[in-house]
Amino acid sequence: MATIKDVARIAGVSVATVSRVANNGPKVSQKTKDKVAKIMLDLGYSPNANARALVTQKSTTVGVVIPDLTDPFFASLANGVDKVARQESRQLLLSTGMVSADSERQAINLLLERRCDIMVVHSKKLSDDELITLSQKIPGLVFIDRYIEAIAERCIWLDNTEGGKIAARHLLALNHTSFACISSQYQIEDPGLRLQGFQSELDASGHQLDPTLIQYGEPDLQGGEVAAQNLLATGKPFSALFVYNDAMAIGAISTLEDNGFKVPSDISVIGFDDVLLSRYSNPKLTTLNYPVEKMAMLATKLAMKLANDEFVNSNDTHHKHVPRLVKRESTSFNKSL
Amino acid sequence: MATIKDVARIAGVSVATVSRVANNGPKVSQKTKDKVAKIMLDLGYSPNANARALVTQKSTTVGVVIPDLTDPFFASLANGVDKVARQESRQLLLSTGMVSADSERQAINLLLERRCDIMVVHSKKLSDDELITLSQKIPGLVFIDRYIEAIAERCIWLDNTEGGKIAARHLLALNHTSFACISSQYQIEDPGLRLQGFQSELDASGHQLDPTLIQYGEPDLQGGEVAAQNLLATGKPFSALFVYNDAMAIGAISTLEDNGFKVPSDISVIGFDDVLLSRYSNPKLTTLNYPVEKMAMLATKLAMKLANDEFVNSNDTHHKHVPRLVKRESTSFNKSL
DNA sequence: TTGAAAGCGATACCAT
DNA sequence: ATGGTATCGCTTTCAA
Repeated sequence: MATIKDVARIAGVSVATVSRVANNGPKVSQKTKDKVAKIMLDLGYSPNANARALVTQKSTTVGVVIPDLTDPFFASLANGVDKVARQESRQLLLSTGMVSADSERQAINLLLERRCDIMVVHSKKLSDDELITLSQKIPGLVFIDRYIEAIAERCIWLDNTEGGKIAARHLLALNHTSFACISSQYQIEDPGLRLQGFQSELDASGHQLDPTLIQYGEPDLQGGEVAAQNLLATGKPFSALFVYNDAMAIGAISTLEDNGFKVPSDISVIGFDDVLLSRYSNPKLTTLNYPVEKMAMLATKLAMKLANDEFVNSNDTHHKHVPRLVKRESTSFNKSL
Repeated sequence: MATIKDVARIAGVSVATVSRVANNGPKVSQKTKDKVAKIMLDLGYSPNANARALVTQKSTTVGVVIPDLTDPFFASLANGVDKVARQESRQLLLSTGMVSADSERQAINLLLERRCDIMVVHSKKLSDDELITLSQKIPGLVFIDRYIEAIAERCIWLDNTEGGKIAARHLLALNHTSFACISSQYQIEDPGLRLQGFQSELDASGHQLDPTLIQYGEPDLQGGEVAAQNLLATGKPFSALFVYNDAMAIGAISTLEDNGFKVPSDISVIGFDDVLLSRYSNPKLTTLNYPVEKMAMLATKLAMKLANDEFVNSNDTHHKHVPRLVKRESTSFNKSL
């Protein structure tokens, strides 16, 4: 692979000059510019980005840390980051595969070694303290889907509790009085917060949620199916079901219909996230929109400001987001009684 | 950010020694190893990957070129690459956003500048010739979802024509005699090949496909809906529908049912790709499985061999893949007549 | 407008 | 076992 020296030697100029034309630098005569450009082409010269980064101390990548790409939710997140990265002609450096605090730490470290100055991180396992320490070391570090008081200005997060409340209010407004819930057994906070918001709103309006009508499962289609079976197995009736996420909700609907319940006429079902799936399901899913992609874009811009040493007030940009109710076909007015 | 020199100075040793302990190199006394390690920790030392790459001339990333991440198909592709990249403790470098030959070229060039030695590329716009030239320059370059005779050993592709044939055979076996088709107006080859395979198999069995019963649309849910409407608008009956991809198929089903046709009892529908969606739809979609993730993993391994200068026969690994029929609920035996 | 040379942060060879 | 130093490919003063 031809280097800048090769080009210089063959063109009969100094490396400094080659560097200038490679960077469209000022003060180069059109004549030598043409001459050098031709040689670069002939040699198939490609400037070495590593060498460049080393001397300029500048990064041209944006780092992203997520569990994996198969989950559409994280794919959207990565896509949001990618969108704004591209606007700044940067490339995505992906660190995936975290299941433990160790691997999350590792993922961030790898980006750091690459001297990635802008990083959007989805971390659920690392402690608040460790994240705080890291953000002192890395100015352009931003966390998404997590809220830490002490570094609120670098957290872009969704109000899960409020989401649960909105779901409850929607169901309440539709005249429902008997509720069930499907939650996820995994992850730390989110499922708990969503459930908690749902319950608190029910309580506030004088309703109650039978504890045996709360089932937990894997946060995917099958988890939803199994949880719905467990719900049915209790023999207790319910007309409204709040599910942790869309995939589980679709699984639950499938089980309910297999057991002779019509959605939404017999049972209304509401999901969470509003991933692609919810628009493709039948009936189309009523759900709470989690604007990940938008949030990811915001997070990236925020990281860029921070890396640029701009002051950011935690209220400046929309750090806290509230999910939006998307009414589709899986919920309807309760006519019973 | 502390450098190797800082560590050396403070630890009172040479940079060579620090380098040795940083790389777990041989011949370092436990004593100095401990001493240096402690200083590295204190200083929060993080070795500069760019400097490393420069001197070792080795890359620790795998490059991927795809249009974008929102399409589940490409997310799966990227995920496949990521899986094997991780096995080799490499990170993903993502170049997205190609719509034109220019941007595809640009995407590859960026990876090249980063001295990425392994690249998995999904290119539809660049010419065969240009790709051939590129692969002479980049040993570890592999193309996925594309077949070029002259560089067959670096192409991992799906036999789209055969997929169309399999779909036709399935429908034929189910006693169908009147067919319709929804294809995509975009992209170059794939839709054409799938359709061609479908038609040729129909022809071979003495059936025919009415040209007006072939509609084209955007390759997404809405495109499928619109195309199905156009199909219905012809007023001509059909009992079996072959659709370019799953998203369109689900859109088509929704339109058919809105117009009083039951799937599969009135009309059988078969999709293509077998993305996540097809398992979540209702009825669950019969489709042709496109093993992208598996193929992406194979492609990455192949790229690694090639980069390693290992000889590869184009028959060694499975370069050509045949889609597999996945029977689910959207197709059934035709009882009419 | 052009060139010489220092230096970015690491590795690895050659000494000791 | 440890240190000195040339080197990777490039950018960027400083001179000419």
